[in-house]
Amino acid sequence: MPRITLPDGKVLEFQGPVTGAQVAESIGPGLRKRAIGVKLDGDEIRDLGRTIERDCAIKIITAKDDDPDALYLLRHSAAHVLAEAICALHPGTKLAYGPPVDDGFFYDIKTPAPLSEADFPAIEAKMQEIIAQDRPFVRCELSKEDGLARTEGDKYKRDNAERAIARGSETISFYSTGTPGQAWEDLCAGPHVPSTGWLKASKVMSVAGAYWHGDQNSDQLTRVYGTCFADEKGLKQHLHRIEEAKRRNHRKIGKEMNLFHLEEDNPGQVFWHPAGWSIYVTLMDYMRQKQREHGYVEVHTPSVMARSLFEKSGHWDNYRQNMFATESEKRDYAIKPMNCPGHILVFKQGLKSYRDLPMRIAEFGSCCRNEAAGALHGVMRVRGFVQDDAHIFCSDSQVESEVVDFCKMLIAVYADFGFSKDNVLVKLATRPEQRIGDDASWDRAEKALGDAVLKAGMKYVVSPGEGAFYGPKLEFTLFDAIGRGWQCGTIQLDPNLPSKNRLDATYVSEDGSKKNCLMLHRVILGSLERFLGILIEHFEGKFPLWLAPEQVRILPISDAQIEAARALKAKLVAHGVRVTVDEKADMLGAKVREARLARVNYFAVLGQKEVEAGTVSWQNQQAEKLGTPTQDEFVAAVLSEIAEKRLPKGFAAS
RNA sequence: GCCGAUGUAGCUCAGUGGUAGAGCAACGCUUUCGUAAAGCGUAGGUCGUCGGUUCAAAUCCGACCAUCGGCUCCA
Repeated sequence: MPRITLPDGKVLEFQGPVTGAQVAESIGPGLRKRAIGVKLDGDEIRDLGRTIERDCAIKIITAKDDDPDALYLLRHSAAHVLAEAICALHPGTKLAYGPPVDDGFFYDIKTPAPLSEADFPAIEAKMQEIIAQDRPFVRCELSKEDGLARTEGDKYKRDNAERAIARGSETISFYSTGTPGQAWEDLCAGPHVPSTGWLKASKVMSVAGAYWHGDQNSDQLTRVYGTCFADEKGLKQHLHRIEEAKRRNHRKIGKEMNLFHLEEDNPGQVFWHPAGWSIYVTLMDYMRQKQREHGYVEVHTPSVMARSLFEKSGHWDNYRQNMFATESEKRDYAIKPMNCPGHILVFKQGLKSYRDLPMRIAEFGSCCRNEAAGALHGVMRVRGFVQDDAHIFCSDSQVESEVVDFCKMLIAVYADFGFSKDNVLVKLATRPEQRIGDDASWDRAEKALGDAVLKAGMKYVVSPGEGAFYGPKLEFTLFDAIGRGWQCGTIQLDPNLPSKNRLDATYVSEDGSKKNCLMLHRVILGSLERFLGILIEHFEGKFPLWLAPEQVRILPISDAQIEAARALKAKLVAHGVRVTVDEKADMLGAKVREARLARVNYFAVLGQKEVEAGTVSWQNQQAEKLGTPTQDEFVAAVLSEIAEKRLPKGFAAS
């Protein structure tokens, strides 16, 4: 006799076992009609038709796009319909695994012939047919033995069933879309929506390769991505977001704004053009200033270093496949993939005392990593990049305060780009299975990092087992203007590299004895290439004035104002403003259009009237008229906006 | 590295076996103009690379390279 607690606290009592549908019905027939599943005790989602045998809290799930549980049910079910459609169209297809994911679902399959986008219309048509038939999802639960027997000969499904049993499952369930035994069925734990008719707004999105169990040496499968929403509106909005991401694509905007290019003959390395390099340098200058304020010293270490050095650091053994190596006069060298070994060598010059700690060594370190060809992606994922890298050499007792200070610096930096503290996710990656060091020091290190985050006024979530083999780390993910997450900052505690059997970085402690220091690897922006790519997409190329490559464009109406325009330009240049004059023989309308398309922040029109009055006609990128201030007022306004690092409308960090 | 798709002028794209095209940008001339495109003209491409089929290849076939969407990787 289950007692069922509703979200409003009301308790329903039933005489015997009851299904989710019956619970919904007892609340109201309208709810029963809209219900697609139930959630028990806040964690277990179930089919509407399954029996509830225990006392529990219940939530009736209805098909709504703002309910993740509803989307989970819809997408999981849509994955089945997709699979059924493909099996119908491509006999011999083997199914592996089809879960819901962010933004949709996928199904990993093995088809007799390759699948491509050209197959989508047929698949979607077949799906629509199944959906239109509004066939029920029927659950069939078998014993372990019968379940295993049913998957006999199906390599992937058999494996799934075995794994379910290994996880402690007492039964094996199948779902059919229609009458069991007649309709198409799939091994599946569920849950699903009551019938295929609920999957009104579904779409096949893309096809990609995937490995079975994510193992490169295992079978190559085809992964078909799709998505499903409760109604057309949700699907439309989703497609719109994808369009928006395309519109902001940094490769497209980079081309339009002439920021950089990539050479086909030199994949994975960026050629920065004047406009792009201007932003890049501004970023570096900005970080340099922040680092100074936080007590860092800046160094510069060699790009190419001897193999022997990387052998000592361990990189040669553990990171070799990602390093560009070379040889000269019978000695092996490699281009550095990281800056840490160089910084330790700088630290080790001269005897260090406990008074020298913490020592914060920063470098805009140029690194090369031989990323797999298929991993390259615009400026986001490259083989040559520069990090705002630094290593903090400190003692055990200094770790926490160093991490606190780092977190505060990071929040302040992100805020300057419009990523507010609430838009930064902090993960604490804890000890992995393969690790060095004793549990007591891991306990200490993980606690120090976690406490530091809290002291800096942030929260964190734990990523169990995701730490480096030598120590735990914090990872900082920021969310851009269209809600996409980018992991940028990180700080990692490393007792290994400065230890005696590695590069042996020591200091003389208070009691006169020599001790090995600890090391914190840390970046805030990460790869400047990638961070700049993120900024391009975040701002859609419409940078805040302080970062913009062309801050002001002066538009003389006719040749008669060119001299005055050049004089105004000189005035702005003297204050460090990035400014150009459009001296072309175009009409004003054309100059304005070009300035706007070029995403210039401000343009100042100079006609006969303005020259005579000593003013400019001032307008911004959004075509808002900003009046006709005197030239001096205009210059002052521009300078103060730069100095304040003011953000465009809608980007203000809280 | 793996799966799928794509590669034609600086950019966006058309061209399915028979002499490589358009718009924009560039350049020249004319126009000197008031807030999103003045007019006319000129120039620009071994069709990603290499090989094959064919009287003839941007087009068909093969290999390779790069890019895109994923996977994998990121001690």
